[in-house]
Parts: sequence; C-alpha cells; structure tokens
Amino acid sequence: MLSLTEENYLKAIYHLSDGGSKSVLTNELAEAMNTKAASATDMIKKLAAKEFISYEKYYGVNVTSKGKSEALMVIRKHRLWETFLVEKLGFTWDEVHEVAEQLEHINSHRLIEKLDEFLGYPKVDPHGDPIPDSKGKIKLQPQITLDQLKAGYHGKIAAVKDSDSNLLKYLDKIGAKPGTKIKILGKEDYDESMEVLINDHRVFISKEVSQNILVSE
Amino acid sequence: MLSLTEENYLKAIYHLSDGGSKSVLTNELAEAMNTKAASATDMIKKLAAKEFISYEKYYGVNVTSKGKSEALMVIRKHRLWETFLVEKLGFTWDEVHEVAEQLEHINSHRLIEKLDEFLGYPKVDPHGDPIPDSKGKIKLQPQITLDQLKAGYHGKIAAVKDSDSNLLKYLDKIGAKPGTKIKILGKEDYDESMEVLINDHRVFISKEVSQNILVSE
DNA sequence: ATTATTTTTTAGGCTAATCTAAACTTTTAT
DNA sequence: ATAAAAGTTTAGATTAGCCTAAAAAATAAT
Repeated sequence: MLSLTEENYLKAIYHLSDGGSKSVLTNELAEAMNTKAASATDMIKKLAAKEFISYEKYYGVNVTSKGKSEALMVIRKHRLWETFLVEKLGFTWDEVHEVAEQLEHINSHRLIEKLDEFLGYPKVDPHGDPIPDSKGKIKLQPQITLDQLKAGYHGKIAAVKDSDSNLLKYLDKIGAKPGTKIKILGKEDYDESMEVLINDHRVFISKEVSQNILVSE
Repeated sequence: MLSLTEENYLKAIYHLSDGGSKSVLTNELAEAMNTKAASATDMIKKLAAKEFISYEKYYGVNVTSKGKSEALMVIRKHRLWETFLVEKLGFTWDEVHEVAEQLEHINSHRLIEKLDEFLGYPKVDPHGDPIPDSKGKIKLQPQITLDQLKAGYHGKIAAVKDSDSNLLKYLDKIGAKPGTKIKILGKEDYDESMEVLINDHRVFISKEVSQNILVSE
C-alpha cells in the first residue's frame, strides 16, 4: 500500500517517463513535485525499495511494470472523477483538475468500479485523455501536437493538455474541445503562430497554444 | 485549515459530546480514535490552541462554536457522500461508512454544493441521520432509542446508528430501515429483549439491537 | 586531461502524529 | 483522612516527509 505522497511521486514519474518509455532524472522529478532534489532522492529510494521503480544512482529512475499498473490505477481514478465532475456535477473542464487530484487517492476498488459503471464506462475524460480500464489497459492515442503540422492540415482535436486552468479556459472560449474538427488555414514562419478554423470560426493561435492541442487523423 | 487527523479528532469530539452538549474525557477520545491517551492529550492541546475546543487540564474538553461549525461541515460532507454512494452508485447502506470516511476529507466548497444539488438537497442520509445544510444548520430529531420504550409503543424508525457494518446488515435483513413503521408487541423484563412488528413481520430483537434503533412519534 | 560546472546524494535537522514509561492529579475506598 | 486506584499529562523516542548545507559523482569546458 502506498501513502498519498508516494502515490503522487509515482504518478509524476509515470508521466515524466511518458508512460514508462524513458528514465526520469532526480531534478526533473523534484521540480514536478515542487520539492528539492534531496527530498526526491529520499522518495526515490523508498519507491525503489518497494519495487515500483528501478533506480541506479546518479542515472535516474525507471518505472517497473508493478509501478506502471499502480500508476495507471491512480490515473484511472483521476480521469473517472474528472468525468464525473463534468458530466454529472456540471463542473467546467478547467475546474476539475484540483479536485480530481484529491479524489484520485480515495481507496476503494468497489467505489471506482461502481463509478465507472455509473458513468457508462467512458473511454476518455473531458480533456480527451484515455481512461485506463479496470485491468489497467490504456489506449495510447497517436499524440501529435498541432504545432508540428502545416497549413492545409485538417483533422479532429483528440485531446488537450490539462496542465493549466487558464489555458483550458481559453481553449474553451475558442471552442477547441476534444472531438471538434480543426483545419490549419495558414502558418506564420516567423513565430509559428497559425490561423485555424474551429467550428466555422477563424482563430489566430500562438505556438504556445498549438503545442497543447493534440490532433488525430 | 485542519489536517486530516485534526478533522477526525474534532469530529469524534463533536459526536462524543452529543453535538457539543457535554464535555469529553481524554480516555474516551483516545478510545474512539484508537490511540493512546498521550496522543489524545497532544491533539487536544493543538485543537485548543486553534480554538476549536476549550480545555481545562484533567477535566476534559468542550467544543467551541467555531469547532461546532467545522465539525458540522465534515458531517455534512460525510452524509452527502453516503447518500451519493447509496442513491447513485448502488452501494448498500452497510458498505458506505468506510468510503465516506475518506471522502469527507475532500476539500472543495464547490464540490460539496454541487453534490448537494445533484442529490436534490436531501435532508437525511441513508441511515436516517440529518444532513447539515450549507450554513451548518442541522435538524436535531428527538432521539429516543427503542430500548427505552415499553410494549404497546408504535411509531416510525427515524434512524439507525451506523457504527457497525454487521449490525447494519442485520437491520437490513429484518427490514429495520428509516421510515418503516414499528410496534413493540412484547418486552421481556429479564434481559429487555423484545418482540416487534416490522413490515407485518414479527421479530425478536435483543436489547443490544434495540439500543441502535432510533424512533420518532 | 585537468578544471569548472552541474547534478545528485548524504548528513543532520525540523514538524506532525504516534508511542512507552514515568510523573502527577483526581477520584474512590477503606 | 489517608492510601490505593484510576485517569491524565509530561518527557523522551520514533517514523514520514520535508528542508539546508556539504560532499561526491558526472558532465562540460578549456
């Protein structure tokens, strides 16, 4: 059984490692957790002792398969709760993250299965991120950010990065929700800003914004 | 802001003091919290310093009005979550306590108001206990336990004490739910066991059980 | 290839919540 | 009214998670 803090560290490691595909450095982790490197080292040792990660001094950490499934369960809970907050309680998608950060640590297998059922077994959360199933299986979507594409591209918004509430508010304002069709009308070479078509509206977006929009097709 | 542990101690003090109407002794509190008296003393000092309780050495603690409203908010959350678990997720009433103990510590004013709305502003939880409103107002029902009454009494089950899951399972089995009519057919002087009529069924119950059934009228 | 810089780890301390054992108060019993 | 018992508090340790400062290792720069 992991403590709340251990769970948060493990989740951060999982995300920073892109789902376990690369190793994570102590400083990266410390920054993500808003702590100091010394604290991260302490926690790394603890998680390594419990075999959720593997760790070679000075060379960073890797998530074990045990760690992966544990992290995926936390992510499952987080995303199911986010879905609940938006679908059932009428939260806007920029409000949910903080609360879901708390709810994801509630420990009850039965609760999460019942919640999943209540929500109708959703496949993605309100930001378009896939929800791992009860076995921890997750559908990794091809993650291309909009900024990597050229004028003329058209496709669908698959997801948006859910880090910052202000960004989410802005994306909501311009109609950039998962599922919406999007087309790049033009791209400025100088700063990589672009004009896009969303819901028949022409919008100018900066590179900073286009980096946070994930598209498919 | 209270820590999770402080919140739990305060809630226990509130309950042990019958909503603030009597003082609570250190040992009582320690037992309720499954800790030792020394730990209870430490926490009592902390809560007293923060003015949630008043405390005179060796003579027990009393909840302040600040403490009362804080405790009532925790109880509000607990009972709303219990209602959610039963009404929306299909939990049985004997399963909810443990999970609600965790959920009651989620910190989000908005969440609890939205949840209340989603549930249709319920007045009582699945055990029949009143739910404090958003201002902390609670409707104290006349709390008479069945064991204090005599043969011939008839009335309605107002609530059941929700301490023990096994007791709740048993009460469910004999049909003793809040709202159900109940009549005392006979009472045995020797051990105060009684025969009662619930839903047209005659049931023998021990004093231990009748002490956990609260009736009204 | 040595030195300088950056990164990481270790050492030692702090706070919250717990414990045991000892000291102190209050209550009960003779 | 004093001694015994019960209850409470204090003193001193422990663990988890965090910190700063110093030491050690890896990387970069001359």
